[in-house]
Amino acid sequence: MRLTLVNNWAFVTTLPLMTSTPHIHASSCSTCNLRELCLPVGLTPEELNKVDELLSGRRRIKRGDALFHSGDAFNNLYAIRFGFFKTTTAALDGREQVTGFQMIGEILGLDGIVHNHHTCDAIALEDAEVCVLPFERMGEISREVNSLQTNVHRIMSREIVRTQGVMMMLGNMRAEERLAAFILNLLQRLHDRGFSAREVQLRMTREEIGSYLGIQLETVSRAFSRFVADGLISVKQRHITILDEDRLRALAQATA
Amino acid sequence: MRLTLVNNWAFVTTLPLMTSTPHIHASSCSTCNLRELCLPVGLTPEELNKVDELLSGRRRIKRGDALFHSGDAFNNLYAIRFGFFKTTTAALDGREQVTGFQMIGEILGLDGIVHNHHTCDAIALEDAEVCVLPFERMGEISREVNSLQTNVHRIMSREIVRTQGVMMMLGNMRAEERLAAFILNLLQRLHDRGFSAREVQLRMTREEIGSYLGIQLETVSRAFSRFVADGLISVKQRHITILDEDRLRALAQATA
DNA sequence: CGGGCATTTGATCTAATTCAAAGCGAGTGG
DNA sequence: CCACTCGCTTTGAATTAGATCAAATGCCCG
Repeated sequence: MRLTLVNNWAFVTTLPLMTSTPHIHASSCSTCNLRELCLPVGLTPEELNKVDELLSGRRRIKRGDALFHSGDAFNNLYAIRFGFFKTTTAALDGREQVTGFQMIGEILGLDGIVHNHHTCDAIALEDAEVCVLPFERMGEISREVNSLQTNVHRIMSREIVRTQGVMMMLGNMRAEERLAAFILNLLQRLHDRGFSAREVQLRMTREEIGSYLGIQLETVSRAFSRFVADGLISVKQRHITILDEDRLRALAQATA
Repeated sequence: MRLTLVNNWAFVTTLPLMTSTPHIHASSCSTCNLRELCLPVGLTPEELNKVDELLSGRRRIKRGDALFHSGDAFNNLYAIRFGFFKTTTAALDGREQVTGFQMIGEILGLDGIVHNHHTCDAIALEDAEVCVLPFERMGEISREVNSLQTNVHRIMSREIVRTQGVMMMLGNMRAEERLAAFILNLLQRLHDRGFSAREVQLRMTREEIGSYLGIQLETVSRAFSRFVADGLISVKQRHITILDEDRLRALAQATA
C-alpha cells in the first residue's frame, strides 16, 4: 500500500493520515492508522497481533521539551504519532549541531543502542506524541516475527543512508544548494505522508535550519530571499510555497 | 576482554592482532583471532559454534578495486580481515564524497539493507581480505543467538553515532580542527586494535582526506604543514607521528 | 500595548577556495 | 643503474563564499 492522499492543509504537518475521526487514538499497532509509515510496515494481521505487545504506552511532549537527553539511559525507541522533533548533538566545548529533523511516523532513539545511553537530545519543536517501544521487547518479538526484524534493520539502515546524504550536503554543496535540498527533502517526506508537495509550514527557526545545514542563520535568510527574488518559492514567515520545483531541484542536484 | 597490546610496527596497519602465526587463517568465527573486534564480540563458545554457519567465505580485494559499487544488489555484509577501505557516495552531478574509512575488524555494507542495493562504493586502499556474511542467514542465526542480534544492532547504531560525529565535524569545525579530529580518531581506532597511539601510516591521499573532511586537498596539506611547524606532529609523506597529543586534542575539542 | 525573539538586510572581514607552479618519490623501462 | 614519467604533495598569490558585526524591522504573546 502506497499512500497518495493529498490535501490542502499541507502546512499542518501534525495531522495524522486519513483522520476522518482524529480523536479516536489507536491503542495498538494493529489498529493504528500510521502503521504503514512506521515500524510494522507491511506486516500480516497475525504478525501485527504479536507486535501489539511491543507498544508499552504513549508519551506526550510539549513544545520545547526533550523526549530524551544526551547521556540518558537508553531503553526505548520512540515512534512519532504526531509532532515534529529535532535531534541535536553537543560538542565538548559547548558547540551544538542539529543532526536531524523527525516527523510523524519516524523513529527516534536509534543512537542509544550502541552504548546503552543516548548521544543526542531529542527536542519537540511542537507539541507531540510518541509511541514508547521498549527495545528489549522489540528484540524478543523480532525473533519470532521475521518481518519485524527486517523492518528494524531497514530503519537503522535508512538512517545510515540518510546521514550519508547529509555528509554529502555538508561536504560538497554551497549554501543555496543545501537549502534547496533541505526544502525538497522536507516536502518529499511530507508528500509521502499524504500532504502537499508544494507547501510547508516550517517548525524550526532559521538558526536551527542553519545548524543542520552547517551555515549561519543569516546565510539561510539570504538564501531564502534569493529564492524568492528568483521566483523559486514564496516565503511568508515560516510558510513556504514552491513556485518552480524544477529549478529548485536543479539547484539541489548534488543530493544523491 | 579488552585489547591493550601495543607494538612498534604501528605504521603497518594491516597486521592482524596477535599474529604469532600470521599465515594460519581461521576458517570460522570461533577460531578467528579477530572475533573480539568483529561481529561476534563477547559470545560464548556455544554461541560461536552456531555463528560459524554465518561465514560463507572470504574475498580478497586488490588495492584500487571495489568490494561493491553503488547500485549493486545487496546480499552480504563484509567484515574486514585486513586492509583498509574507503566508502564514497556519488551525487547526480558527478560530485563524489568520501563518507568513511574502514579498517580491520569493521563492517562494510550496512547501507545496502534498506533498499536491497548499495548506495555507496567500497574501495580498497590497499590489498585487503574480507569475510563474506550473507545477511539473510545472519537474520536467521540472530533469531537463535541472542547476543548476535544484540551485536548487529550495536554495529548499526555505532555507525549512526559515528556519522553524528562527522556531521558535527562538517557543520561546526574549522579546517585544522577537522584534521586534528581525523588524525586522533584514526589513532584511537588503531590503538583499540593493539597498534601504537602515536604513529600512523596513512593509506589515503590528501585529496581523499579532504573529501572526507569537506575541505580541499590544498587545505589539508597546509594544515599538515602548520601542525608540523607548531610541533604537534611530524609528517614524512604519509607517515604521521604524534609529538604533542594534548595540544592536538585541544585543537580537535569540538568532537563529541 | 510593550517586550522579547526571530528575521531581514547591509557592510566589512576572513578562512578557505581556486588557480598556478614547482618539488618530490616511487616505479618503469631503456 | 639511471633517467624519466606520472601522480601526489607543497607552497604562493589572488579571489570569493560565507561569517561576523551591526542595525532595523516585524511579529507573536502575555
